[in-house]
Amino acid sequence: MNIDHDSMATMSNIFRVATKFRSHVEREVLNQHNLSFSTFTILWITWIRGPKEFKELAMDCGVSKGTMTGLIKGLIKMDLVSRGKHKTDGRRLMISITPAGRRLIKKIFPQVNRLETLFNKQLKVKEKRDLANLLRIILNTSLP
Amino acid sequence: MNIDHDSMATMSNIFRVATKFRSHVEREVLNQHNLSFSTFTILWITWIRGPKEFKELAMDCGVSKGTMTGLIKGLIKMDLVSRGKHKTDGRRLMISITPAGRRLIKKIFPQVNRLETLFNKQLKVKEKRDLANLLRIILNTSLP
DNA sequence: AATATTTTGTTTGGTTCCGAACGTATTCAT
DNA sequence: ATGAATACGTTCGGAACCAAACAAAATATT
Repeated sequence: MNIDHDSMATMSNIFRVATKFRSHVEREVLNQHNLSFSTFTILWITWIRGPKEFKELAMDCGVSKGTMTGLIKGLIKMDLVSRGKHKTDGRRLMISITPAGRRLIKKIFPQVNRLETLFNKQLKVKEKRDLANLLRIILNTSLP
Repeated sequence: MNIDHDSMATMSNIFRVATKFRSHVEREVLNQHNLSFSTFTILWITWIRGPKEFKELAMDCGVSKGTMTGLIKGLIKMDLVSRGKHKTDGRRLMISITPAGRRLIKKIFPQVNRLETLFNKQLKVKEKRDLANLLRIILNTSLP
């Protein structure tokens, strides 16, 4: 059998780091505020970039449209985001963060970032940048 | 606010690559055989390393004990693995791959590895190894 | 202008997953 | 030995997730 061991090791490690980080952040920070990693991401994006279209949000979070509907529904019930209409297109939804959402993400984000720093504490700055760049290359690789 | 942008970029990209790869492999290869990424991993580990303890399997797959129970139940129903008793400890479970499981993983694994290669096709061998090593450092970083 | 196609978000059905509570088997302390 | 503490796997309830079917709005075709 002809196996690409290097690619296998790479992808396997990416997977393990991601799982470890996600569950750690959820347990240590997010769960106590009834947030998942995905709902945290929604808050973060709408906080940093302002009101965002439903569909783009789903793509940026890496979840399906159906899942996004449920996540937004939950966030609205907690009064952390709000649904708004698109200026010209009646089908599209604009999602905005509320004042309560802004307060929450302001408090939580530094805690999450602290964990990110902790995970990477053995890497030098250059190594982190190399790592991020190599991953970006993979992300931008088009698949046939 | 004092933010570690480099760590943030790194972890965010790890996350996005992992999500993209997982869903791609599930859609392209695993789903048609009624496997998830986790059940695939179980087959792979028991294939490569031989019979394995339940608990270790759960840790290696990055899932909880409760989840593992359900996954094993499903694999047994498909006759791909079997449950066995531990030599000396009556509480522990040994999980082994069956002949049918071996046939399946032999067929599927090369397809998954092909996708791994595809994802990494823009990286040179040295870059892949660097990437895997940087990730290994993160994996082995102990958290307070 | 009328109709067909495409795009957008929701609904529905089913799987995967976690955490807490549980029962059973083992080990430890007395 | 006997009871307490610990370790292991199962069960249960609920959240997150996807894909497919759907309804409504916009765009394209005729």
